[in-house]
Amino acid sequence: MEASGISMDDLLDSLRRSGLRVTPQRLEVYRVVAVSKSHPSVVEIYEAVRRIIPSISMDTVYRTLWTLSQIGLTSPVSSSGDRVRFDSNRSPHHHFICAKCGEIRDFTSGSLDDMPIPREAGDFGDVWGAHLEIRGLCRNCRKPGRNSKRKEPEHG
Amino acid sequence: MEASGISMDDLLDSLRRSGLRVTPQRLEVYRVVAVSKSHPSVVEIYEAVRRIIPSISMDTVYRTLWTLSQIGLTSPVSSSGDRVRFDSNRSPHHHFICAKCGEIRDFTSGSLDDMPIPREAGDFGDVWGAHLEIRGLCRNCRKPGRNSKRKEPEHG
DNA sequence: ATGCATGCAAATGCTTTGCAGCGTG
DNA sequence: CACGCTGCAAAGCATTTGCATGCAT
Repeated sequence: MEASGISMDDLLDSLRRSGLRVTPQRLEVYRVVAVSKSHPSVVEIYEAVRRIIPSISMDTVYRTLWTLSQIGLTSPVSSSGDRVRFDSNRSPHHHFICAKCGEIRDFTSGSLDDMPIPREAGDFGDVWGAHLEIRGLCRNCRKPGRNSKRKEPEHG
Repeated sequence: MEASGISMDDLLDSLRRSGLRVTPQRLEVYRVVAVSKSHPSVVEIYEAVRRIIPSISMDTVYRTLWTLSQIGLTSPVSSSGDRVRFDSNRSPHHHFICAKCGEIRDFTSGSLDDMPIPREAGDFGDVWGAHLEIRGLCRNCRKPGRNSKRKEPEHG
């Protein structure tokens, strides 16, 4: 897991700094999200973790994900209306969200990374990170006839 | 309602262009979201519309909001984990989201508005709009002792 | 030792869906 | 006049919660 550039040490530090306990469940849930290339849903994370810790339960996954998000290690990504999904906060990236099918695609942008955080935002509190969220119509949904409903995303 | 800069004509055009029917429910739901300064939840929108169209039902509000979102007139804003909220797409703005309490604050930024959409995003499809999403810790949650749980946001 | 974290299972609601009648185009 | 849209009520299901036990500190 160290191979993919994930630092479990950072996780340990973050947990301890926040006065939270280091448990196998937390380690594994984090690892799964961190390794994932997409935006795993809670069930997907649950399934993956279960292969390592068969006794883990759904609610622990939920609780863990919120805990990790609260200390900045993961972020809920919401396809909004769909079930919640999670992103690890390593390697900053941005989202293209299709307004029609709800699909979320990642992209990176050097020019955006250089962009300074507007000070207006800093007035609200501590800024941990930022990403651009772009709404539009994906190639698939642009095609006539492809009237993809939100609940049956034809993927793209 | 024209007073607040909302163009009902745009709504009519958009609906017709998409082959959708113009109904009082759609007009009113859109108006409520467009007028709102914050990020109304579905229930809040429902309550507001009900004052004008007492017979409207919750599911119509849901359906209408998704419909409007699919043609780009509103956007689901997800406090993620919380219930869905909606934003009208007039006047571009950005979001500061507190990782701890989930509160979403708006801000505008001239410098950001000038920022070009990275072409990487355009590869995915048609771009309708973009906004920056900043995660961090709000002033309230920064204070020690204020361990605001996600479900009981102490507001800020 | 001391409590936070976990698992289990039941509860909670938000959100969706099927269908008949109505209103828009 | 035809078909999309609405309302109603019931179903679906993602997410949360209470509690006893286990484990990290």
